[in-house]
Amino acid sequence: MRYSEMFLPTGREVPSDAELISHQLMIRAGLMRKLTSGVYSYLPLGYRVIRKFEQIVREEMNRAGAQELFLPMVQPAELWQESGRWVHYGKELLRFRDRHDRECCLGPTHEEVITDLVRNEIKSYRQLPRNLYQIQTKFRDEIRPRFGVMRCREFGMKDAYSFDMDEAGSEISYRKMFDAYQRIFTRCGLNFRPVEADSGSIGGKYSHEFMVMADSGEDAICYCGACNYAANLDKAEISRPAENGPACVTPPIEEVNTPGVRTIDEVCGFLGVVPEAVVKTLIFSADGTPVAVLIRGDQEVNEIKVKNFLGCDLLELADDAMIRKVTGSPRGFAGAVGIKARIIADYSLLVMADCVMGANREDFHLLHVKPGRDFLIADHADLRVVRESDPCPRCGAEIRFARGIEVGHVFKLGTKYSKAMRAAYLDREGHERTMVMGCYGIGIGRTVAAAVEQNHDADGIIWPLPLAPYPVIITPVNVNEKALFSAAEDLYNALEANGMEVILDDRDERAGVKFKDADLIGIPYRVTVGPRRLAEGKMEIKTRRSGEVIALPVSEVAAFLKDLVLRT
RNA sequence: CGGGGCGUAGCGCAGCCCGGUAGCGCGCCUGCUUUGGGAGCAGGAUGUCGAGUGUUCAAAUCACUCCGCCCCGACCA
Repeated sequence: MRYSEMFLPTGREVPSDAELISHQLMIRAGLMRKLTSGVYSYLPLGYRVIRKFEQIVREEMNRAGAQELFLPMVQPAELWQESGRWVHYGKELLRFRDRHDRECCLGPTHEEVITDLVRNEIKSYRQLPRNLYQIQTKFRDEIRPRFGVMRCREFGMKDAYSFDMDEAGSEISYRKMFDAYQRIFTRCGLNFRPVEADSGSIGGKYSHEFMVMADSGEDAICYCGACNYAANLDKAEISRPAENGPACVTPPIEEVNTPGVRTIDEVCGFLGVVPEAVVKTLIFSADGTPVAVLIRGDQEVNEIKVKNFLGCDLLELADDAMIRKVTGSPRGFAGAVGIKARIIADYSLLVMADCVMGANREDFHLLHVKPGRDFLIADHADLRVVRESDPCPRCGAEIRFARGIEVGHVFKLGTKYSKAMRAAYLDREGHERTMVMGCYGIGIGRTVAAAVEQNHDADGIIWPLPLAPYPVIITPVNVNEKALFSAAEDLYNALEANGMEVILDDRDERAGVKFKDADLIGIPYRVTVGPRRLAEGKMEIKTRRSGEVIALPVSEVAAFLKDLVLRT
C-alpha cells in the first residue's frame, strides 16, 4: 500500500485523555479512535492488527478441533430468564425493548444462546463432544470503562463452548483449550503466564486466566519461584496451619473500657498490644443474612473467598443497622463473644489462644479471649488475602507477586447452564444425561493492547512480527529524486508480487518525518532507500526492535526480506 | 453510584480570579527554498468558547441547571 493513499492519521501529541502507554500509542499511531466512552473505532491499520491476531486464534482453535460459527448479538430475555442470569447479571447487561415491547439484551457473553442452539440440535452421545467458537462483538455496560480498548464496553472476543458427555470428557476439552491458548499467546510473542483463577459470575468449578505480564496490568497475581504454582491474588490459596494453637493457659476474659477506640490501630495503641494479638470481626451481609468473619488483626479478608465459602450470590459489608442488630453496639466494637450471627473464621484463628476483640458493647473490648472456650467457631477456612511472606501452597517455597493483563480465561462450567436450560442427550443405554460444559474466552482488542503495552519504546510501538499490520515499510528518502524513487518502487512491486504486505512511504516528506512515523506505527523492518547507499548499489534494512541496520545489494533485498518475514 | 478534575480550531494548551478585542504551538492550504531522524521563509483557512437559562449596556469569563469526557473505589475478556 502506498502511504500517500492510506487512511492513517498519526499524531505527535499525547492524547490528553489517555493514561496507559498502550492507549496513547494506539491513538497516536492511528490504530483507533474513540467514539464515546468505552466504544472505539478501529482504523485500517488497527484493524489489520486485529485481523492478524484473529487469524492466529482461528488457526489454533481449528487445530484444537473447535469449529467456528457466528451467534447473534441481540438476544431475547427469555433465554436469560431461563439461566437465571436475567436477574443476576446486573447492570452490565444492556437491556432494551424492541418495537413489540419484547425485552432483549445485547450479548455480553453467549452461554445462553449456544446452549439453546446445542440442546435443540444435539440429542445423542454420538454427536458429542463438540466445541464451537466465534469471534464476535460483545457489549458489557462497564461501570467504569478505561485504558482505551483494554477495558471498554464494546469489544471483540473469541468465545468457545465445549459440550461433553461427562466430567472426564470435559476435562479433556478443557485441557485442549488450555494448550491452544498457550500456543496462541506464544505465537504472538507475548510474555504471559496462566494462573489459577476465581470463576466469578460465569460460574463453574475452576478456571485459569492467561495473564500478559505488565506492571500496568489491572490484575495482581502471585506465583511460586520453585514450582509452577501461579494464581490470581483473589484465588491464591493459603495452607491450613500445621499446629493447632499454642498450649498456653489463657487467663479468664476481662472487659476493659476503650472509649472511642475502634480500629485495629487504635486498639493496639490504646491497649499496648500488637495487631497479631487482636481478632478483627467483620460483619457481612450474605444475601441479607448476617455472618461474622473473624481474622487476625494484621490480615485482610478476601471477600471472594468468603463469598465462595458461603456460596451466596451477594456479599457486602453489613450496614450500621445490621451491625447494631447482631452486636448490640455501633460499628467498631464487634466481637465473637455473644454475637447473634453465624461465625466463620480464617485459619489464622486456629493458632490464637489469647486474643483481644470487640466486646459487642460500645466503648469496650475484651482481653484474654480464647476461641473454643469463650465462643464457638462454626467453620475455619482460608478467607484471607495472601501476602508476600506466605509460602507457596503447593511446595512451601517463597511466593512472588506481579501484575498482569487478563487476555484469556478458560472455565469448567460443569452443568450450570446445561442443567438450568435442560441441555441433555441420550447415552448408549438410552438414558437422558446432562451435558457437561466448558467455556473459553480471549479478549481480541485487549490482547492487541497488551501486546503494545509489552512491546514499545520511546519512539512508539514495536510489533511482534506475527501481529504487525505490515511487516515491511520502504522509505525512499526523497521522492523527488527519480532514480531513487523508482528503485524504491521496483522493490515495492517485487515484494507485492511475492504476496508480501508492504508499505511504500511515497509521501513528499522529509526523511525524518517518515522515520518517525515508521517507528511510531511499529513496522518490524524498514528499508531505507537513500542516495548514499544507492550509489553503492545498496539499500539499508533496519530492524525496529534492535535498531540494527544492514546494507544489502539491491538485487538481494527482496529475497532477504521474504526470508525474514516467512521464517516465523 | 460515591469522591476529584476537565470541556476554548483537527491535536496539545493559554485566556476565566479582575466581564468589553478569541489567542499560542503543532497540524492543514498556497508559493518558493530545502530533503538520511518530526525543515525555513512568506501568505492563508478554520471556532455555535460543551448545551441551556439567568445576571449585565456587555458573558469564554459571574450564577444556576443539564450533558459529555477523564482519574480514584465496587466488575471482567
